[in-house]
Amino acid sequence: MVMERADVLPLLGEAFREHGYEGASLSVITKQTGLGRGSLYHFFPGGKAEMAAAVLEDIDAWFEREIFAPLRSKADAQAAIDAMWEAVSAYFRSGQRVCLVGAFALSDTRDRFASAVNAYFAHWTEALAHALRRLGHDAERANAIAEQVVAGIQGAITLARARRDAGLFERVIAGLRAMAEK
Amino acid sequence: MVMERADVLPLLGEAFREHGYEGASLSVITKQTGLGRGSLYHFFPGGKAEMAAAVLEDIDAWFEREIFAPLRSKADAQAAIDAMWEAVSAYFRSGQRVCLVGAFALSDTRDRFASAVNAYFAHWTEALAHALRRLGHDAERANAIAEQVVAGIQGAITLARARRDAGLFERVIAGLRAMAEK
DNA sequence: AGCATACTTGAACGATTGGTACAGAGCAAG
DNA sequence: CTTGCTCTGTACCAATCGTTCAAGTATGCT
Repeated sequence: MVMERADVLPLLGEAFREHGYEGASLSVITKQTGLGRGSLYHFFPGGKAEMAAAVLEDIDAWFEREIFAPLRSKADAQAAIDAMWEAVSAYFRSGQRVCLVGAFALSDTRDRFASAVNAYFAHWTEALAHALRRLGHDAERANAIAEQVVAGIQGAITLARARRDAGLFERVIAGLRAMAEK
Repeated sequence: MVMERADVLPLLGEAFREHGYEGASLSVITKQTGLGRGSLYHFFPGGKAEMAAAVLEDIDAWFEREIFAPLRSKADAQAAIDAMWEAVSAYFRSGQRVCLVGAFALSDTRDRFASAVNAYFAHWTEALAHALRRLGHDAERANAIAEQVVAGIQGAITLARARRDAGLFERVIAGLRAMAEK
């Protein structure tokens, strides 16, 4: 089996998720990925910073493809929103899995990846607001709900992880989901 | 001027807030506090772990005194909730200042301070639910709103920091505030 | 004053950090 | 087999990590 750069990204993502940017030392990363330092620096000559940047790009691409694009362009806006909720629950494993972008945003790691962090949430909010408008909400209300929902998802992750309560995550998500309905 | 242990805790808190537990190196901490390594280990013989634990305890005590206790026992429940919103906006500086407990919850630092992290959010949720019940919400609805609100606050911090948008924080808070009304 | 205790300093410790260098393994093409 | 290229493990670097500690200064009590 050949290990390509793309195959390493999810493993890198888990390492950063679990330990944060500073906490994910190269020895942690080599353990997580099963790759030696040589291989890692072959794929990512820029070192840790390039690894994290690549992971963020990979995450953004996934969300763009699976969630944002459907929210913006799918004919059935309600179906796109429903699919978003399914994807969110699955992706974050009911709050057992952290949002890497959100975690980066809370420490000074944000400054290193400011534009990627900002873009991720900007795209999400705008795409959701777009779908909500097509659902019949007026523009102002759509924006307000979108911000509320995207923030609420991040909060649900934080709280569920803090309290180790996956049920809590699902309850908060259900509340947000109700808020977005027309 | 004499520097007491209690005076150091807020400075330590800012260091951990800004850099996270791993990122707050001893040299960062000495710079932030203006105390030498020796002094720090004099006040906190347990080293960094004890510093962080003391900060968490300090934070929990502040919230207990300023927010949780009023929510539980103040005669006017609505006034206690209003005071909570004022305190939240001021304490988190409209989302420019991170919630240390929330930040810890997102990395593996949570495991080190699991009980403090869990207790903080448990107390907050329970105290708020108690006030909401006295406001006239039935028990089930009070619990649901409380979870939604406490999560929402954390999400507002994450999003506001990610997007460097203090206005976003205030808008999300306003939405949560409306949700808690009777 | 003397003495004990509280605090501070800064150098030094071993361990680990992120990063580099490089020789060799593996493989495909000629 | 030779050549060339991608990939990988190991050894190594300077820098920094958290922690310790002997020696110092300040403070307060008798």
